[in-house]
Amino acid sequence: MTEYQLPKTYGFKSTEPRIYEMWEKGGYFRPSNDPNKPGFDPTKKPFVISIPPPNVTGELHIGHVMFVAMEDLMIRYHRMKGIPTLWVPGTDHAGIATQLQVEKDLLRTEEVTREELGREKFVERVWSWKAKYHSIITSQIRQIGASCDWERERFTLDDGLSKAVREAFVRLYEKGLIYRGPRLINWSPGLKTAVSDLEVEYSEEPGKLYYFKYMLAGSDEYIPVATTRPETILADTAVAVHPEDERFKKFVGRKVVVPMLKREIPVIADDYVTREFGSGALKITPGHDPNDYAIGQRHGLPVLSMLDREAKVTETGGPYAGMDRFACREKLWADMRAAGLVIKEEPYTLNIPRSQRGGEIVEPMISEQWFVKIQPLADAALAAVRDGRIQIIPERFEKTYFNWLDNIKDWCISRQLWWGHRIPVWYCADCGKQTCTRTDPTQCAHCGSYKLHQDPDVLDTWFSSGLWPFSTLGWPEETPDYKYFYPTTMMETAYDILFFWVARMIMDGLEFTGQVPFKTVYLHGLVRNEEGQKMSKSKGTGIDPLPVMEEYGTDALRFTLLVGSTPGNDSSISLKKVEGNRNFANKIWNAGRFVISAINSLTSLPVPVGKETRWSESEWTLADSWVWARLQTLVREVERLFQSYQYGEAGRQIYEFFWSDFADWYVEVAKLQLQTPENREHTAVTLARVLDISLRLLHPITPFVTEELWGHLRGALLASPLAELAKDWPAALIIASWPEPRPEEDWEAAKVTDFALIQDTIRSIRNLRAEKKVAPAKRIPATIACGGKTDLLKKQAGVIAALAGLDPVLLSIFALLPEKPENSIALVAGPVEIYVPLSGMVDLDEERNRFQKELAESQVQIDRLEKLLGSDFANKAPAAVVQKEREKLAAFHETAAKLKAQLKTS
RNA sequence: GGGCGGGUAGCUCAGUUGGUUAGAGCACUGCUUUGACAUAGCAGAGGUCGUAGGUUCGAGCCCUAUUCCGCCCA
Repeated sequence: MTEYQLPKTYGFKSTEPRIYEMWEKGGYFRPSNDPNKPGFDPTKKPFVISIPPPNVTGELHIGHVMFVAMEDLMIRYHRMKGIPTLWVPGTDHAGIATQLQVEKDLLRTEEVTREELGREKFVERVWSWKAKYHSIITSQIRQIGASCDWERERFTLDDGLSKAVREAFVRLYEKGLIYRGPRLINWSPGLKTAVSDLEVEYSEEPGKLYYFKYMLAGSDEYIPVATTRPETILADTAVAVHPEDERFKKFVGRKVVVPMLKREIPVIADDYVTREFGSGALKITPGHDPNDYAIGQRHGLPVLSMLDREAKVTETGGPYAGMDRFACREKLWADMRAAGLVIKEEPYTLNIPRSQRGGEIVEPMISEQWFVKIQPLADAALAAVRDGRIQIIPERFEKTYFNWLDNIKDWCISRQLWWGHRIPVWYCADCGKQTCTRTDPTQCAHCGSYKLHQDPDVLDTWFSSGLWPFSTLGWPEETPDYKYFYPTTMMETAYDILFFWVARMIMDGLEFTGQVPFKTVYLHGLVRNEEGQKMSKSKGTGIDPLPVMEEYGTDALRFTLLVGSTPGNDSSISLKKVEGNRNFANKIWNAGRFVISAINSLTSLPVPVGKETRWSESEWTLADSWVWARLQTLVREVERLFQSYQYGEAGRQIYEFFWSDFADWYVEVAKLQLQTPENREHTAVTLARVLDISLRLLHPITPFVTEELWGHLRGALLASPLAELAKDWPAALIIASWPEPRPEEDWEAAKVTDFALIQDTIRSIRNLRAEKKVAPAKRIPATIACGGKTDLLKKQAGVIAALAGLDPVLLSIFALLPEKPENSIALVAGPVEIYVPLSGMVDLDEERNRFQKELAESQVQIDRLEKLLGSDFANKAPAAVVQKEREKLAAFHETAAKLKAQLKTS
């Protein structure tokens, strides 16, 4: 027999890497049904997730741990159910973010800019950065325990995925859904690139509202105008007033003079103008404001640009040309003041557009960029969710999704960066036309000229991310993987990238594959710190997951994140919580040690004569049946909760069962049962079965400790007389079968009720001991009178004695007592009366007080229930609910009667 | 301006289709180093569920209004 000597505390540090290696080497992460292998069965429906690819910008943060753990849970659950699962891992090149990191790094370490280095050299540097962080990130994903198929790992700049991007671009181009042209876009002067609307964040900041005079040409009259950005005056092409504004109506059609530049521009009428805001007149700068741009379009106004790509003033700014945008603001305003054009300044809260990346102020600017005509794609994406082909969990995010897609604008996809997918368009130096092809052209498609040059820009990162669910499976090729695993099943990610990513994947999936890219979108909330703040590296409010995993173990962190969250809601994390869950892992470990030692202590005797197996149902004790019934309820609950995506609640219930029912009660009873030879084996069987199923249920949440312990359990069983139990178990828990729920059986409820009475009895004795400060080791006598429950109590006398610290020899149980034992303290637990003789501790007054207090409490309940049952409740509530209340009332009546009797005789 | 989420014990959060004494963890109090576990055990104290109405036999849960906090969109 193998002797298992397990350490007293669970050593996650040495366990986790070993277990992960065992899984990976064992090939458990690969789909059990693989279209590239013999024996493939195309009729089996797989469960597929593509990972939200982490950026190769840096190391993982706690948000990554969240989604990796959540997806791993889903994958492990389905794998254990025997469903072929595929979880495709990968990483994202993250254009702007990565380029920015490398630029910063170069500047810091070598004091060189990317321009000094040149495009080719710079891109080489980014690739080596990518190599470094890619390896860090993938090892971290392994550390979290992700059971993804590493053999199918992808990167957005891989050849295959680049081919997908090329195909997607060319298709849209050929369909006329991609166009290039000058439009008002968001320009990031520091990064010197355009960014999309989504990449701009607005922040409320204190600023000023500047009032000044727009002089009418050849007149002393003026229109007062207010602006938050005076420097844009230089590119004004009109002043607008409300058509019905009595103050300014008369000026419509006349000209006003642009301050300092002396350009004449028209006064126009447009009902976009809010008469109550500012001065009631609006300067129009179509080149630098989206609303002004729209007005400009309506009125056919010229569009002037007064800023260049570095946000310096252009020739349009006349004397201010070459100045920085903010310096120009100061200077121009000072000059206007000198010229007597300034009216006043007011403090004003501005809504400043800032770059999601650098945080610098973004300038709306006219620029020649590539766009996707988004409306047709958006319409299809809306329909897919509206008609239920895609389900979003929690449902409320569907509204957000609809609202965004209903108001979507064309997507600016070109970026003036060097890191990314180059735009596959060539310009002809001879005829000036564009050539857009799947393979690099050498000749102009229009005039045949060889003088071609490729567009220098790259595509927005999200252009490639949008293809992720199918590009990772081989699209545009009709690979076996693509045919079998696409559409994927589940898109699990954080709600903050619903627009950036999820919506775009849906649009792209429908456009390019004609199918939804996934059937369900599950959105989790953001992980905040203890104070509920959003974690931020720059503010130092983040929790780095790696040291946490080093200190408390991966399972503890996973459990904290998974069980501490509800779908779609933010959650907070604290080290205290992780510590508590580390303790839970240790609890599991030690309960396991106990079970295994119980198995090991079994001696190998032959099956008793006349019996088919070593144990039979008739031998099961109340505790055995009770824990089994509780476990079955748990299995049903976990299944229901998993099916409705309530993973956190499922985890809480498993925790509760394992700690409070199994460890605190059943294990304690089992210790007693193991002492009697005839009970030993079936007790070990119950311990083993309950532990086995508990470990299976916990495995998706805390994979490491469960796998490790289950291995020991299996080993111990196979080496024991109970080898039969584990004979069908596979080599590893990761592929063990999921506990299937079964309907509740007749006997379950009664066993649960009976055991509850035993628990109440034990608790009331323990309570008394604690109150009277009886030494824990001291065994005390007791006499119990329990009427109709006498058989039950007599059978459980051993359990009661052991768990309540009674002396079994001095425990007597009767249906009725002719008279109350002398010098005893009496306790009432429902139908059970307990007398504990505590010589010298019986205080009759105290006793009476306690009885009176308890009686009063019972009476309150009796009154409440009688009132309830006398009301409409009895007629209108469901019969089962009413019956439940009737039973409660009866129990209180019984307790009250016992208490009254006690009061009479004391 | 439109939309969404939240306000439950000192703290962080759960709470099924409404079912009648509202739960957990941490923190707190007392006792215990007992042969699975002190990363533990036993016992205990602690909230009327933001506020005001309403629906219902019954509301933490549904409806209306209101207040505070957070987020998203414009």
